[in-house]
Amino acid sequence: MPSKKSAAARPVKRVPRRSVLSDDIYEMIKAMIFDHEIAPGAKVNIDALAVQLDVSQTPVRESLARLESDGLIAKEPLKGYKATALLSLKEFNDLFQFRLLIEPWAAEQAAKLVDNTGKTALKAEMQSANTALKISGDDQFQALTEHDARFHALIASISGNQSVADSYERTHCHLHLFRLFMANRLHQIDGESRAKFVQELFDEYYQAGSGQLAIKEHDVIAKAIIAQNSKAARTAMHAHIESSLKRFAPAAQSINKK
Amino acid sequence: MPSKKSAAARPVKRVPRRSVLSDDIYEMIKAMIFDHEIAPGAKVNIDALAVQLDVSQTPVRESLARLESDGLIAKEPLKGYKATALLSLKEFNDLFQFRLLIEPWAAEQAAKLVDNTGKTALKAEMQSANTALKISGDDQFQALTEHDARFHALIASISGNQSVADSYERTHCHLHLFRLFMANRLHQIDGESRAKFVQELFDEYYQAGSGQLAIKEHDVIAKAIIAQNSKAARTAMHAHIESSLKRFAPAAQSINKK
DNA sequence: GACTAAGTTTTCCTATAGGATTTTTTAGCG
DNA sequence: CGCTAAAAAATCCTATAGGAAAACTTAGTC
Repeated sequence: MPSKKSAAARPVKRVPRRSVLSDDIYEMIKAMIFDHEIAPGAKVNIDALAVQLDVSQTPVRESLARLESDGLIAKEPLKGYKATALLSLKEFNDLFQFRLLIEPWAAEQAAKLVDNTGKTALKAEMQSANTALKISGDDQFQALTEHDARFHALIASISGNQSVADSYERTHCHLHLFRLFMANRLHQIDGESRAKFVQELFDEYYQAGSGQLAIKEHDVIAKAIIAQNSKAARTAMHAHIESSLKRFAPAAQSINKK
Repeated sequence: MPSKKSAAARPVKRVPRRSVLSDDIYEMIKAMIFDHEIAPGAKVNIDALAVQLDVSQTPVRESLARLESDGLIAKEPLKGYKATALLSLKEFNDLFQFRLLIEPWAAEQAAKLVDNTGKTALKAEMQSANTALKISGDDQFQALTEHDARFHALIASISGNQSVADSYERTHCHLHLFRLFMANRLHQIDGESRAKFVQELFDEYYQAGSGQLAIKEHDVIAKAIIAQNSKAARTAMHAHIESSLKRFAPAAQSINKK
């Protein structure tokens, strides 16, 4: 029955669906975890999630299987999925130790291999960081966090080693989760003395005081890579991760003590 | 209706199912990839796989989603899954570079932190390696390969850093796949001159000539860790991975050139 | 020979039903 | 009142069939 088709005579530009539903659902659930709609440690009910997202169980199951591989949720056989708990203090330190093994090398390698495209990308990323510094409030926090993720991923990518880039990607999402949780805490328990304590730490990291510290460290790294000074890039990255650990450690401790 | 139950009056020790079907299927498909029942680069049809394994699509889908996260298969939206191709020469080198960043540190750390349990485990593992050397033929190849996997995983575990252990686990399965492929090649293209060339390389790595080399290197590492000599452990691990790369590199090149 | 158009196949997603296991509730006993 | 044990409910896991959308193949026309 061609009548229906001939009505639309114009060549319909087939826009292939960007991604399959399964992938969308995966991203949505991941976002829910990042947004703490699914709290750390909370049980994840497949049926409920499927109903909530208005899809069937199949794509939800696939997504949860993937998220389990990502380490973002855990599966207990015959008991269901659970969002993984926050990083313990030990895991937190382990993660930073791991980064110290990987990222200084990546920075060094990036300085050796960077081309004009890479240099342009680095400059653009630092530009966006400086723009982010001018924003205020929660938006700034988010902007800086996203910059941080992109910056480190960019260097891993320029290093040219896919194994390194992949492994950064994995560690990153946990750090991201941790930071978001910290930020969340900040807003939730306003007024308490401990909250104020955490607030100060937060300020120290991100705000005006010594706040541009992280960005400044990034800047040193970026400049070293652009200058193709590999030793300087390595040193700067090492220093950055160590001082980043120092900035976060008290907060990590405070949160885990709870 | 208690009649049915009361018949079995003895306290039935509930043996909780070892794992859910989903996990079993995951392992089976992984094994199929390792055994090259699913050839590298081949298309993976969900329906066919489900029929073949005599289960429904659901557990197959979950398994494939997990295997995708593992990097063992790739999903092309609306086109299906494909087993990933073998490591390219570059990926191969990247992987060894990555190991050089992680494992020497892990060995160093293991030497610092090892306790009696760890020492016993190391000794037992080296014992099994020496036993493996006495086997002949294909079985020896498999035994040595498995020893290698366990040995490195054990050290990563003793290092106490979960991030490091996890990341080794990921890199390992690709190396494993590569080695199995190499071994497979060896048997398939018997008689050709290139096959003979690869055979020689294989001999060099595993057989009597310089063959116990890898095991000897393992032995040096194990002894250093047991002696809690962290510097020696680090150096030995570094040397082992480098010489391991040298042993494999020509084969990697040969296979990829094909 | 190249391009359009239909048909076929493949793949993805949905829906529902039923079996298995764990947890909770309830009842009985010391 | 506290503890054990059975029944009930909830949850998870599996199985199967079928519909919708996209990609591939084939055929027809200029």
